[in-house]
Amino acid sequence: MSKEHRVGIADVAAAAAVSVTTVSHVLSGRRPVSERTKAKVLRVIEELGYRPDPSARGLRTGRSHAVALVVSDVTNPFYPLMAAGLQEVLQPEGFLISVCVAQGTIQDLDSVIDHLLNRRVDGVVLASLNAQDRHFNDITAAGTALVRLSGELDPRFGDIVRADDTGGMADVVAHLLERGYRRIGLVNGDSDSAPGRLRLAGYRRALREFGLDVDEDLIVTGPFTRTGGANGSHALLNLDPRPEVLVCGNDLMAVGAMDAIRERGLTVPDDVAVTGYDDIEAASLVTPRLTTVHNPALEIGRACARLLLDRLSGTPSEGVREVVLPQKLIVREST
Amino acid sequence: MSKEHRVGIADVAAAAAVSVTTVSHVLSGRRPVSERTKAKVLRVIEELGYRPDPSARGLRTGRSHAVALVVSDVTNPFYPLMAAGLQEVLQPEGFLISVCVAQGTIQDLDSVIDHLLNRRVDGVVLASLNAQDRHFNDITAAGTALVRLSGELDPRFGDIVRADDTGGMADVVAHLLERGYRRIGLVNGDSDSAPGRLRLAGYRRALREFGLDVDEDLIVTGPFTRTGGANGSHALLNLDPRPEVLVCGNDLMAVGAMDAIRERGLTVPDDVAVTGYDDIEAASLVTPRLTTVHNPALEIGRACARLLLDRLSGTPSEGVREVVLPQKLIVREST
DNA sequence: CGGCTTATGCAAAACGATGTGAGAGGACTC
DNA sequence: GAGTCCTCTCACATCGTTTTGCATAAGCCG
Repeated sequence: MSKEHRVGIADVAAAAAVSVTTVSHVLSGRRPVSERTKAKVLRVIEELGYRPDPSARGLRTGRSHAVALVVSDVTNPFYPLMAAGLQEVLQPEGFLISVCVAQGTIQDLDSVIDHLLNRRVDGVVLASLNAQDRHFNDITAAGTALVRLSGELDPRFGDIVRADDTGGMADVVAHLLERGYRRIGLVNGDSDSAPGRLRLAGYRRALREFGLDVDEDLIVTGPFTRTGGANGSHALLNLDPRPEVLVCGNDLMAVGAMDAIRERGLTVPDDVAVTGYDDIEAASLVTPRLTTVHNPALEIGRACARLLLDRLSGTPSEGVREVVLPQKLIVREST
Repeated sequence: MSKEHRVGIADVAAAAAVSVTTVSHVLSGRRPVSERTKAKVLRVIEELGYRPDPSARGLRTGRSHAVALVVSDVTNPFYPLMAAGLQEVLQPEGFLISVCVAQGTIQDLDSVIDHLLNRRVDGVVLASLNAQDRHFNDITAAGTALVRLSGELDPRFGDIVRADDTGGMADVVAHLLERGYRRIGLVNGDSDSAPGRLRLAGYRRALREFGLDVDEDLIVTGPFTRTGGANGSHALLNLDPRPEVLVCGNDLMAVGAMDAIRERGLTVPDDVAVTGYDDIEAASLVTPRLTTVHNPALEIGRACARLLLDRLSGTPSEGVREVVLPQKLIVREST
């Protein structure tokens, strides 16, 4: 055991009495190999426990077979699900999936992206809310495939996967209008984020389709967090008359809204109703359970993976694609 | 722009009018380089935007500079925090961190580990509950560094980081005993998992230290999930007299316990008190907020990273280490 | 049976970095 | 002024694959 020699393709070739080229070809299938030798080679590979070295392969092919998922918030349970979706389709293809958190400042995101480009990842799924054009540009300029979660389609900046935020939010508001609510407050996430903008659009659209005017005083924004939701809610609850329902930009904000409502001695949904967005696990843990919109995280992850795979393996097809996944309204007790 | 030639170390050397060796040395610092040339090289690197190719480096050095975190449950918010802790110390060192989910069956874990060994990761943090000796063995046999989350210390199987589960659970039970509770049911996670065993030990220890006998009928086990908790709770609530408090193996189980209690028209904590474990975000979202034990996920992640780093960079120090992090009891309204 | 196409296998040149053994020049000692 | 050490730099072999251009064997036709 003194010679800890790692078994390489040459060892396989020697043991199978063929050339390394042949071994490589049975592995890659780039040139035909007779059934007989193919079987022999595969058996030897099995016996020796040969595993091709990804570094050597990467050096030669110029592909690292690694992709990254960049997220902006560890505490948001949406992301792990998305990561699972990615893994489901990418791992069988031999890809290594790196999950990176770019919490907080833009500098964090800068350094994460810099790190990923240093590591020569083949592709990036950018699910970070605080991403900017500069970041998209850095990634595509490095020749790295890019898939964005939500955002505006731009031919320079890679494919996009998104849930139908506008439609989903419109469904929420339409549902409320049908139930008779009229004074509908919106506690939205920052509108310099794509989901923020799209959900706001959905809110407006539903009101418009009901022939109602939008009261700008009923719209506040803040970070997509529990405290962000609480702060925004307090602002709206100070109005007179106060809103009958608080439509929130995501579930975390909705939980914050419920904090704020309770803090004032009011009850949900009798005094003020609340809706969330995303259908994270916590949405069904709180009482009353939250009416929300199910964001198909797993499917989104899968879709991102497939787009990436297409980009990486297939022809360098021009043009960017957009995949829009439907959302589903989930009515629970909070409205 | 037709020649998309990627800038390599040779280009840098040429532009700086030195040899590639010199460039390599200013980067690695393995041999002294004069201040003047060092500065010149660094400037050229900056100008050209040179990034050393990790594949080439990995091929030469035999290190991939990639580590993996293997987890067994996407929905458990403990893991993302841990991942953030890993990233915090490993990313600045240039490591790529891959998060892998081995949900469900042992085969899943097998295939995840196989995948990681194929990818030649330098180290693995195994935080998967359903890991077995075989898996530890596969990893260490491949010469890959291993850090386990919890588990029994074994000189063959790498370092261990764990929270003081036994102590934490003992604190919970002691707290309950001090409050006067006597009939204390335990809804534990499967005891073929290390946390399950350790927490059970804490439960026994606290009772023993109070001079009380352990009533085995008051102990049930099941998976560390919400439904697992609900099922176990129903079993205990069927007892006559029923337990005054349900001590749960983790927060998710505690939420399940609360489901079960409410389903029977009982209230928490007046009829039956509940405690959780881990202090996940949901623990403070539910009403009443859960008395639980804070599991220092971030610190655990950091500790794992440091152990890994030690193993990888330093001397191949023999002997395995164990890092035990203290836990903190958090008393809220559910008791 | 000779010339042709197909099927199969081989040797050798990349890929881009690291690190060793050796050489060049400068400073210091005697 | 010659010898000795340092300090710094260099050329080149090496890591384990993929892949290209050829060589050979095997099948087919006239």
